[in-house]
Formats: sequence, C-alpha cells, structure tokens
Amino acid sequence: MELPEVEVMRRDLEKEVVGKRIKQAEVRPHRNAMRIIRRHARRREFSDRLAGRKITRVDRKGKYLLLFLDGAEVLVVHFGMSGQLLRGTKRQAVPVHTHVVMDFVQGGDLRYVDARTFGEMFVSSTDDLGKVRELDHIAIDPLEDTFTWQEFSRELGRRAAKLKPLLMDQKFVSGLGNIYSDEVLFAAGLRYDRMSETLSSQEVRRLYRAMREVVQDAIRFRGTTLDDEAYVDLFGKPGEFQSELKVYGRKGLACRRCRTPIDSVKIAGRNSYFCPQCQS
DNA sequence: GTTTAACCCTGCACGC
DNA sequence: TGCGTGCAGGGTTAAA
Repeated sequence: MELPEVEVMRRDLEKEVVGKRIKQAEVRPHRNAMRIIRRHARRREFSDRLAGRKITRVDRKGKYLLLFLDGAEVLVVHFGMSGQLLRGTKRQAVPVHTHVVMDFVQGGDLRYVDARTFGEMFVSSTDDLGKVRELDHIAIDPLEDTFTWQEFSRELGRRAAKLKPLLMDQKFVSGLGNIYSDEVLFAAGLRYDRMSETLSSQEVRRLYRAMREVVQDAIRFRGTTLDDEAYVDLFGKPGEFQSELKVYGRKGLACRRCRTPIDSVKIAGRNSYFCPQCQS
C-alpha cells in the first residue's frame, strides 16, 4: 500500500470512525498477531490503551496512518504490503489473518487483517510520537502545499542517486513505492537510472508535476488493486487505478503512448518497469 | 554518502 | 494431484 491507498483509507476513516468510541480492542490469539503489535510486550498492554478511547482525528504521514485518540494517545498503523483495515459487524466472521478487532460503543467494528505481517500497529502518547524514528525521518509529502518545485529541485541536487531508488526513499520524498515511482518516472519521461543531480530544470519541473499528478489521479481512482496484492478499501472494495497504469506490470505489452514494448529491470531489489522509447 | 543484499512472511505460479 | 522452489513487496539494517 502506497500513499494513494493510505490516503483513500484516511479519508474513509475520517467519515466512518471519527467520533466513535472503542469499547474494546482484541488482539487475536495466534502467534502472528504479536508480530503486528511487535512494539508492545503483551496483548494486554496494547488493548488496555485503546479501550474506552474516542477517535478524534485521522492523519497520514507518508504511508503511516495516525488515529488520534482522546487522552493524548495515538494509534499508529502501517500497512506493509498486505495490511488492510476493514469495517465490519459482530455477525460477520472475521477473515483469516485478522490480528486486531476493535469494537465500537456505537456498534460495528474495525479489523486489521494482514497475511504477510509486514505491517504493524502500535499505540503511542502524542508526546512520544516525535521519538518514533521511522515517523521522524519521513520526508515531505508530495501533496503538501509546502512541497514546492524549488524545494524539490534543491533536494534533488543535494543527492547523487538514481531516480528510481531515490523516489522510493521515504527520507527523500514520502509515500511512493514500487508502483507509483515507476508511473511517476514514465509520466515525467525519465529513466529509472538517471542520476538526480544531472536533471535540467525542465526535467525537474516535469518530475515534480508528474509526482503530484500521478498521486492525485490515483487517489481519484481510489488506489491500485493488483491481482497478487489485493488492496481493498475500508469497505472491502478494490481500487480502479490498475486500469490506468502505464508501465507497472506491463512488461512486453505495447507502450500506451508509442507502442514500443515495455521493458523491466531489477533495481534496488525491485522490479522496475519503463518504456525504452518514452523515457530517457 | 550511496548501493547492495538479507531479512521478516504468506500466497501463488510454476515445473516436474 | 502434489510437492518443492522462487518470487513478490515496505522498510530497516548491516556490510560493501
């Protein structure tokens, strides 16, 4: 799950659970559930801090979701690659790989489901949030107003790295993963291996614009749901951006712009897709 | 400072 | 049919 999916989730949660009070939070008994709440020593420690709390606000920092609670506490959620938050009711059986179920006083519940358990959840006091290293080093968000192209240009020049891994580096810019970094580079007409400090100011502008446009479009389409990585929204509905993808997962298929077959390479341990003709 | 690889985990596609 | 293998991916970390 990358920025667009997390943002769609944030917006849905804002409408759906803000103002609701958690009656009780259950951490499921199987061993993997402890991997999800790995920062807590015991199940009780996690669920006790959630019981009785009201959700007051939902924020996002990069790919992290922050559910602010009364009593100056925050529930932090990171989805890894297979994490899901699903709205449910008591009569609905919880899906396999459900690790946490939060019941609301107002009725209904919220389930955290995660097959590969790369995701995590933890409760922090608002005061200690700044001490969470992963959150602290997250770079500027491409959707923020303060994310100007001048600022972006300065940061690009300061680094000497290939664009693809740089775009995925959460300390450089937050929220892009393997799918959207490929889509951004295609939209900007730039190759995965271009060195950041060699971009002309025109190319920097193109990259900057591509980043904002791709992310905003993907949010409008409610995220990307691929076959093997079944992202669904809060209500279990898949996104629709997969049909808009220009390069990701399209190896051997004709480029939508120039008909040249899309190619792929392995870079930084990830498959990267690109058009050999449109990107340089 | 940058880059690479390994690690965590499960589901799925593939070949025999 | 059934099993083993390899791969996918986000982020951190250690080593190159």
